[in-house]
Amino acid sequence: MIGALLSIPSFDLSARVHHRLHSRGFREITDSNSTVMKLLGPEGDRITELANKAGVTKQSMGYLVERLEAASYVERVADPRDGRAVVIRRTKKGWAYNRAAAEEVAKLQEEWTQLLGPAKMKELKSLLAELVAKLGHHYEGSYLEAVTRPPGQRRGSQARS
Amino acid sequence: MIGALLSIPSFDLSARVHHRLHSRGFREITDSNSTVMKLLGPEGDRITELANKAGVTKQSMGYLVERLEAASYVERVADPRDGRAVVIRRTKKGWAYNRAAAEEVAKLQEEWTQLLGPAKMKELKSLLAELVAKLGHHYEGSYLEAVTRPPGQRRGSQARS
DNA sequence: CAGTATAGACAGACGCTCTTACTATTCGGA
DNA sequence: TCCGAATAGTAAGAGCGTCTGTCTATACTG
Repeated sequence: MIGALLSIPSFDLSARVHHRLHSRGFREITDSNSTVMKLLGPEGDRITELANKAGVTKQSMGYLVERLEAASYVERVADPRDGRAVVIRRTKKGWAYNRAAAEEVAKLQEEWTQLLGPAKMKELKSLLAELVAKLGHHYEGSYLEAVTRPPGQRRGSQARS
Repeated sequence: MIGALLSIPSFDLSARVHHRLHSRGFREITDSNSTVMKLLGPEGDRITELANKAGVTKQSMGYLVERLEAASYVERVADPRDGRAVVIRRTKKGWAYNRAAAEEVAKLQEEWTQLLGPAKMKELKSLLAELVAKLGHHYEGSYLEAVTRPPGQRRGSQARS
């Protein structure tokens, strides 16, 4: 049952990360909110862009952004290039959340590497990457690679893989 | 990003299966409903058992079962051994749904095998199975193996893997 | 038989999603 | 330049699925 073999570790990972981030004080973040925080680009995005990335309507994304704004993870900035548009950007707290999430994912991945051994772990990731590529998904970097730094800073060693 | 590498194919698979089943006429089944149909044992289960398997409250499971009953996928039968309890069992339509779901999953899995090649596919499943085992999950057979036959019938060749 | 535990239902709340409808702004062609 | 079409976003209302708290009926146990 390939479905369960994929969904069990996938669920396990996100549940554990969510739990650890909750313990670290990021209490307001729900599953849907965390998706927005993953998808939000380093320079911010418009509601419509976020809605497209997440595959939901503008209205649904508006609701999520409203919640994230109320909890001070993001802020709305008027787009100077378009009077209709609003740019959603991470606040300091939003960046702290993303860094913490990347840390916890890295820790969990290390635990999995200990369970399987480095060779098998590498092989597993390689096979999954090939499968994802052949399934034709073309996600922007923001989804396959964690966003942990504001624009203008060099992309350093971590947050890779 | 191991999370995305797992969640993308996992989501892809369930979205496609859901879409195909919808096309085949099983229109009332939502994601939560499909989870119940996966978890429900061949001889039926009580609300409380289902709630435990799914990791939700009795009340939430009661709601889902109510919907499935209204759409004729399951029926409620008084439990002769316990006057408080009710056994939830698949109807004919419920069995048809499970068989159709197993068929579609098998087709998709075949497509993936064509994409990766049989050797890599086998290796991927083996690695995932090892990971799931080492993560300490002990799901009942009903979750890792599709339920497609009423009790009393021999478990035949398909629905395996 | 009395007290406790269990199975399930009821009520209310909230999170997230959708559809329909609307306003404000921008763009593009005559 | 200006008018119509497209786009960004908001508003209102509905439905699903989840939770907590509360309740009844039945079963188990000392």
